[in-house]
Amino acid sequence: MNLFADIRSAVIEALDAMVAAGALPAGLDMTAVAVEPPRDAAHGDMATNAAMVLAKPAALAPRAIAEDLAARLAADPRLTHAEVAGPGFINLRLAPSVWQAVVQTALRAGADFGRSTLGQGQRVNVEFVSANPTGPMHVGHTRGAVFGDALAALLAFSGHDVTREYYINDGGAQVDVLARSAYERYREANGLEPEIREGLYPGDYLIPVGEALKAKYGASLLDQPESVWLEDIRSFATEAMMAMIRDDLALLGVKMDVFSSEKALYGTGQIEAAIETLRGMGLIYDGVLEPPKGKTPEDWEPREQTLFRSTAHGDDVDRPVKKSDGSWTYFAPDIAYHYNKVQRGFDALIDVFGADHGGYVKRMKAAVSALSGGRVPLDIKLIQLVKLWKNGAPFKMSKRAGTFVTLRDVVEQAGADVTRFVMLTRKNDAALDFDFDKVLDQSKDNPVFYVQYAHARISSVLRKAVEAGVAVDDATLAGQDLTGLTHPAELQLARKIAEWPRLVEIAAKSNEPHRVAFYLYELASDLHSLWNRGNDDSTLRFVQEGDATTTQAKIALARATGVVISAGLAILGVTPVEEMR
RNA sequence: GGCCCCGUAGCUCAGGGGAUAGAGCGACCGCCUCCUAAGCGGUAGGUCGCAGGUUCGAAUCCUGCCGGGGCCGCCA
Repeated sequence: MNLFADIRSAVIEALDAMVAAGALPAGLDMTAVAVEPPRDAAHGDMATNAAMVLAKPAALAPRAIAEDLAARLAADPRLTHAEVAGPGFINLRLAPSVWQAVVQTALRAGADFGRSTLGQGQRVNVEFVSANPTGPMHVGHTRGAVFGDALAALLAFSGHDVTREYYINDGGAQVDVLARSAYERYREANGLEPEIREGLYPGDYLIPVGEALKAKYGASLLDQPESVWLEDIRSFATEAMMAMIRDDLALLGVKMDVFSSEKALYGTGQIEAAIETLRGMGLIYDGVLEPPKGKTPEDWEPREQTLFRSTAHGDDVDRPVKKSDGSWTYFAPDIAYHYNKVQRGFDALIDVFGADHGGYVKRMKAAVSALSGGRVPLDIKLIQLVKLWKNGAPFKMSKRAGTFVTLRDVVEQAGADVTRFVMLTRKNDAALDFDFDKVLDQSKDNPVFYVQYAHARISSVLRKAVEAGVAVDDATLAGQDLTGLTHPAELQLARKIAEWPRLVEIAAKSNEPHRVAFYLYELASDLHSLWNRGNDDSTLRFVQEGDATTTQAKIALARATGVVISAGLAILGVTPVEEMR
């Protein structure tokens, strides 16, 4: 399915033949042999570095290896040229029939074109969002949600068994604050003046929670001490917040497989068990940390704490798991939670965190490394800030001023498709500008519409063909003779389609779904380019009046492009449009 | 002070150790009697922050420095 991998196999076979013929020594490590698209298209369709990589271990001149290898490769019917160039590259040019066959492959595979078994069914847990259940999701969570969901889809497409998981931080002090805030709204619902003291959550979103509490408890909790109502209201409010967050996620089209509760770890011995497991490895001890160098906090005083020897697994300092009063730090349940994920049998873990959690990466990796005996890799993807722009100026957010922008605000203004695509137009670790004016702009300046427009144009020619009485169902197109597709612009588009399976593999290996968005932009560009050539050269139009056979061949190419665009958009969670009028 | 991320064209950013480093925007010059011009073609624009190192080969890997951002025991 991956043409680059196919040709690489041919290169390896030719190298093996050279070994058999005594032209190369036996036992060479060929893992570094690559077949890639050259940076400069003038160099051909593909290039291999085999001669340069093998020159040293074989103790031969790169050009000597290259000449021999190129001669052998030239015998492959798929290759029209195999030439030595530069310091020892072999530039390969593929026969048009190869590219034409790719179009047919794409049409036959449909939405599965590019799907691979790379992951070999490995069970991967992608934990993302995990927003505190204390309020609605804001724009920063949105990027993490889109990223995590697209990454999960990408990994699933690449043959992994993926679990999307949300960790509910419902065990810490912040949910007590939520409960107290909700209690004030409950008092308000009963006609009393709420006291939203400093440190409580002032948001309006708790007003309906207060009313719901009144409906449930009437006036029975008024003037009662906190000890009476805290636990009940906390769980009530937390559930209400999670319901809201689920709604927010649904707006974006994100569906979690598992919600895990921090609170559920307490009182069940899971935290203790995780810590004891570490203790059994000699990684837990009581000690006093050094103060941070340079900037010692004013109130610093040495205190004995229970520490995790994370330095044994790559961290810079050991980390406390218990506060000086003996209660757990937030890190302890995190350890237990990750231990839980390891015990559930995942082969790999991925955490998607906000960039402000960058300081926890090493300790979390240390914990997973220790608790899994190094068996389970943990990759932590940090999501950088989203800077909002509106009317040409940065949009300042402030929780206190009530101007922070929620996920709902963004999706209601921009739409889920636009929001998702734009959020993936940057690497996860680069800051992203989200400009409310630009994301809705319907021009080529907006990558979302550029890609959608390409898909719409493809749908348009399909409709035109049907109007002209030409059969353009996928089965007909896939069986079509495509030998007429020989124009450079047509072959260029076919080449781009051929890159899709390889792109998916690269993106999946690096956990970088943004690569899909960039690829789709390039693919759309090649489609638009070919389309416009039809203006100057009418033989390049997809619909050829009075020539059903040629029309079908050209539309096969267009349709294959559409198949890849919709497959790519599906990974990003974006719906392809059929028309844009 | 330590750790993490970033530094690539005027701007916003791609770029898995490969050749003469790319795209979009902005600038300039062109293209609709015709499948959607919501688009396309072309020109100009670079010491890939700096200096070393590894390598046949470095924007890419390593070290040090410079600049920007983030984080740094008893908040999650």
